[in-house]
Amino acid sequence: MTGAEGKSDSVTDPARLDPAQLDPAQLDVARLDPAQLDPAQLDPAELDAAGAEAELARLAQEIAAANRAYHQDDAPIISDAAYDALRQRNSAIEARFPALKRADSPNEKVGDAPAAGFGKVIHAAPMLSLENAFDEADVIDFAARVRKYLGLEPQATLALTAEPKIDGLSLSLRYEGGTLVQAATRGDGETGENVTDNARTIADIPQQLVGAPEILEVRGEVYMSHADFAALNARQSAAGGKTFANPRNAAAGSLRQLDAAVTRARPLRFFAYAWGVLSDPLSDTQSGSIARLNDLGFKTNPLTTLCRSTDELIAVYTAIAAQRATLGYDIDGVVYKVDSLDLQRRLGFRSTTPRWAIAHKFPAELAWTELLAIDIQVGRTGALSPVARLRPVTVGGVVVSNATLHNEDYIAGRNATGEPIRDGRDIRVGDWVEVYRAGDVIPKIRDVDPARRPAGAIPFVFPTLCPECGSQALRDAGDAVRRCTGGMVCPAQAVEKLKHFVSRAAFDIEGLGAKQIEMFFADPVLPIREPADIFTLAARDAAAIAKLENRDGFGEKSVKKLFQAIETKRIIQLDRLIFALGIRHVGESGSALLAAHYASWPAFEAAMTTAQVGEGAAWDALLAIDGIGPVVAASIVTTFHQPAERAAIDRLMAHLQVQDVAPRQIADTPVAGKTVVFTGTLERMTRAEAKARAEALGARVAGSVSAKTDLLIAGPGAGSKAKLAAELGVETIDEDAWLALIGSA
DNA sequence: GTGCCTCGAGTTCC
DNA sequence: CTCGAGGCAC
Repeated sequence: MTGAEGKSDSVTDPARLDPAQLDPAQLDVARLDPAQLDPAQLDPAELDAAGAEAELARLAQEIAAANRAYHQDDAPIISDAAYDALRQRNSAIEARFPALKRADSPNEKVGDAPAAGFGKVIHAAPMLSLENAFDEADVIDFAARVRKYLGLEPQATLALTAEPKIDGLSLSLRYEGGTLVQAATRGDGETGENVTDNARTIADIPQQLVGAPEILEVRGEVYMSHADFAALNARQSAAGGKTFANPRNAAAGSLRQLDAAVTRARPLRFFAYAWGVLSDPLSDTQSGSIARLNDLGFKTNPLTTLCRSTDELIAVYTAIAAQRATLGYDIDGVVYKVDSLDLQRRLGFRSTTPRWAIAHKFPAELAWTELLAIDIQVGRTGALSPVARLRPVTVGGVVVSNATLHNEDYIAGRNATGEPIRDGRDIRVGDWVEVYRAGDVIPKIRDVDPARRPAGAIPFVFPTLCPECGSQALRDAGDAVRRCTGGMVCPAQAVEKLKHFVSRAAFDIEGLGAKQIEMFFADPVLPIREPADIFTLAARDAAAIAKLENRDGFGEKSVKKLFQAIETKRIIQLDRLIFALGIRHVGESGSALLAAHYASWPAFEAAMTTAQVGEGAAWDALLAIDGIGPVVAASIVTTFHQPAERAAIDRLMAHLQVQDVAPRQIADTPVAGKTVVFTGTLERMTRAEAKARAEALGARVAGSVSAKTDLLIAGPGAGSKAKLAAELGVETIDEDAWLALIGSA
């Protein structure tokens, strides 16, 4: 439990410590009634506004001091439990007096709890994933998109690098003053695990660099060679240990050892291929930067090649594919990157992938096996999903026994628009089917062999009744999925909704995962059938004769921990709460939009209660939110008007204190919050690029001039828009003035 | 109306 | 990770 006992782990942020990992003995006092820590402190409920304001100021100061001591001085001044109590008290007061929430509120930095084992590391620059190309057409598309975005002349050369995509796990290494100070896994891209001790045991990773930038984050792939993998497995099986399915699993398993001595004994290797934050650029090109990393002492892949055309990219792909079997390590494709870092910067990023790179994947490994059965699963929204049960078969180093069959049409041999797939061949129980792993992860069925179809195999009949509750399962016209209409009556939907409620982006209750939800849902003594039941669990347990701590899999300690974890989530952020409700079409980002717009639960709840689908001011206000359309809006409003759903929400709310969301941070740029329009020919950048830049600076980019327009950027050839802007008195500037305004950096 | 782009939902194995 | 579909710009 890194850092949990207050040990000095310079990386674990105390703000991110998991309360459930703290010593329960300390917690009882600290958590259940923070005010008792100091009798002079009033319960948050008894504070008046002035008292609350002063108290928030004091807490902000104390928490900041504790953070400083922990981080900078490496000498904690208070126990983790006491620290936690301070934060808890701060949250409670903020929840009661949202208007008093300070700009420097310690809660602005609260994040997710870390998994047990390694400390968490927030990547200074996120570790992104790559878009995939599966054939030459995708590669040509990619190159064309890049050229279009940059506005390159047809005859202009676009240089790109091509390098093998190593099949291992990515790692980010941070060097300060030339010394390796931290190694972190990718994690979800935002937050990874601190594996510094283990990374130090890898020979390919230098501990010291000479002539490196002051701050340098090197990114690359940890992998294991085929020879080392075979030897390791031989050693493991000789010692009676378990063997690994493939080199990637072996590399991942070895790097994530809690005991660095074990990692040291594992023959891991490392190729550097990218970088994160750095204090000085390594070069002005991708290829130059890689060469520089090589000079600094990193292994870089020798097959990395600089190309000047799509044809050259494909040629390199073909050459690397031909060498694949003799490389001595696993690769799963070839990565192409725009060579000029200036162009990379101009291209920028979409939400999770850079626009300047793509991974050209090798064809997926395939395997034939027998389809034993088709089961139907019922999801949170009632969707009936067919799952193939397969005779276990090895595909790409992993044994697969289940695969998704998508939907009714997919089994029947049609796509969503009714056109035939697999030449119209349907899939039947007993068939031989071809399995692959999409993106090397998700098992799917690609084809079926009609020649091996057993006599008497009958077409699969997709159920029209829910297999879990017997309700009608209907399919809307134009919809690909069939849905159970049972709603809250359907046990499968109820369980899935509960799993969603406790999931990571929702209430994120430690110790109450999918498995525990299944168990509690079926529990005769202490059932959890709806979200409100979670918050009455401890009280019901106290009153019960058959107590939780006497069950299999639960002890006194784990029960206490669980109740503690539930207790802390009685205070919940508005966006998490909205997401947790599990309203169809309302996911993480929609919830954030709604929370930011309505700011408080009472405001949101009142608006949804008042609103009528398709009419009225409340409905119009909902639709006016950027990103909320009629389908999403109708889904929310309908949910709030269903008596059963509504009652369940009200029962839940009786147990919660909702933290209002802070008003959206307005970026500190000259164009933040402004609506701008581009017109005419832009000479220094393309339209798409200008738009992305403006949006990154907090501006809204519109297509046409109206009274709401704040600024028109007019290039040569501007016509009607410039005229209209003049009539409306909208400020109009040229491209150079615009670049000057935004500081072109 | 069409064509991006992004989000939501469902899914597997370790 | 991928597909389908919603939202929105053109």
